[in-house]
Amino acid sequence: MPKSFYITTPLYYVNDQPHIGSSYTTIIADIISMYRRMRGDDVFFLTGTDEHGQKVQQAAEKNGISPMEHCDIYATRFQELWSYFNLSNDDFIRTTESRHVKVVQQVLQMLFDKGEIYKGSYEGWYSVADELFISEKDHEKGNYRDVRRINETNYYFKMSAYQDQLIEYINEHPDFILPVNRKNEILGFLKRPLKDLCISRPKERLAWGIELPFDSAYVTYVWFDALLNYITAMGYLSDDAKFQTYWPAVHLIGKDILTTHCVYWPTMLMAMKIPLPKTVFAHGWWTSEGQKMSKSLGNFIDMEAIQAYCDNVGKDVYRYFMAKEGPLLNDSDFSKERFYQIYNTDLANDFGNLVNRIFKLIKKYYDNKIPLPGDPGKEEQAMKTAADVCQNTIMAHLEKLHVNAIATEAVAYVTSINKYLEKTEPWKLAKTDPDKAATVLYTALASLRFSAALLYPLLPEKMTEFFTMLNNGDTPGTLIDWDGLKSGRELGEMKALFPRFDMKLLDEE
RNA sequence: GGCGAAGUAGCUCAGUUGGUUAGAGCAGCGGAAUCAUAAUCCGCGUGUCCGGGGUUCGAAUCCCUGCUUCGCUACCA
Repeated sequence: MPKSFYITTPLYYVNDQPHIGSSYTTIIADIISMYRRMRGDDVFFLTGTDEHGQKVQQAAEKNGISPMEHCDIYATRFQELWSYFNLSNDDFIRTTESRHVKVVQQVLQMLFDKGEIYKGSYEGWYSVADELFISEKDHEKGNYRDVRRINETNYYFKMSAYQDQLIEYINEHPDFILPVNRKNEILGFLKRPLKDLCISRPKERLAWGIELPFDSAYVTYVWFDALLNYITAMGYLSDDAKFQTYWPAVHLIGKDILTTHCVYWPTMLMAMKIPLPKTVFAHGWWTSEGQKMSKSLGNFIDMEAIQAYCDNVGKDVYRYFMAKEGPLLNDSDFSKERFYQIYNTDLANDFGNLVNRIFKLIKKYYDNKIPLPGDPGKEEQAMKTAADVCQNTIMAHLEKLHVNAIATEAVAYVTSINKYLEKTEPWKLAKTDPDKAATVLYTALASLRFSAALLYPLLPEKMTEFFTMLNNGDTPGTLIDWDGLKSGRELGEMKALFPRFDMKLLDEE
């Protein structure tokens, strides 16, 4: 029985274009999914779009289209980008879909019936112009226009009732909130009394949302609606077998939405009597030229720019770069210099060049056929053992979601193949001891093949090309046996997988 | 203001419970080699481990303090 594994990205809000941040989260989730599948796990990878709420309504009005038309346009942009990168998500959920809306309403009704949701009122300063409640201080400062005192009746979720239970849960489950600094942040947040969560908006203020099943004058607060996607997409209240198989999830999120995922969401689940997510992993942000990315600073990297880099060296390289250099624990800086630098050192110099040297030697001395190895010596045994160690290490990193360590590990193994060649010098042996040269080249190629399999989730297109060149009949995306290289088979046509990028071209851009 | 994290080679960072000459990758310099995409391999870092004080036989690692940066959170003018 394969182990099930459910991983999600946040549902991206359709108020904005996809950008480097959303692409990062989604690509990392894809990479984790692919390694898991490679290992034989039964993976479900979910992403999608969050489509209700005020900002969507306003943006649609501004553009003179309906909210639904607006959502269709933006949801398509996300879908197109994910398909541009060939991501392997098993589903793409939109919160406007009826399968989601229906279940959200059932959940609301259930919680209302159980008394988890109650009607209450709030009096405060409300800015009609900005359509939001403001604090006493903001009102005094006079930062907002058209402010009036209003008393609004709304529905509240008894979030405060779960405060102690949540704190206890976090303390007892060290992997629930990762990395650990985020966990501390939430525990700090929970030192103060939690308030109940207002989960409704009166329709006169906001119409674009899911109607409360027990009061048609209101729609659901957008976060309460959006968070539920993680279970509505997974068959909650619609496909119990599916839900039981995959839930609980690993949620991959950015640090900006930590509170919603580590306070709102778990307390909602507690009220529903559903097990909490296995892990909420909050990564950092990409910076650009050392600063927070912003359109006004002019250092914003949009997806068009990234696609231009991809045109130069291949889409896979962006995946690889995301995985290796991404802001998993801390923020990371994105620069095109670094992007091409990593490409050249890891991919062109280490892997690409290694492919060439091995293939050309085999072509020259063994008629382009994979040579038959003799008995392995000490060095050959070491290469094989190191392959196993490398694979195990990568899988251990995967378990901890330490994606950035995976590339480093795989490349270190590639480097060791280069070292092995330097030590054994098959180009000399070919003339003096052809049998030994055959063993060496076989070993080098077997190791290279193994490394390609390990790199596959990071570079799926490039590694597929490699396996085609190798012509060994391997299935990309599966774990392989080091000894599975078939002597006597003719190598396919060789081409440069990772042509070196001339850094001088950077100045011309 | 409170709470928390961080400050280690030019850059990005590792440094487990305090213990021998503080490490890796990249960049740089020198060399070897020439099978290969001027790629590869080898060699090269005496760095006030942010400053100051303390504990200890011994601290990057523990304690106090100061400075700087960042995060969360609260609040005053």
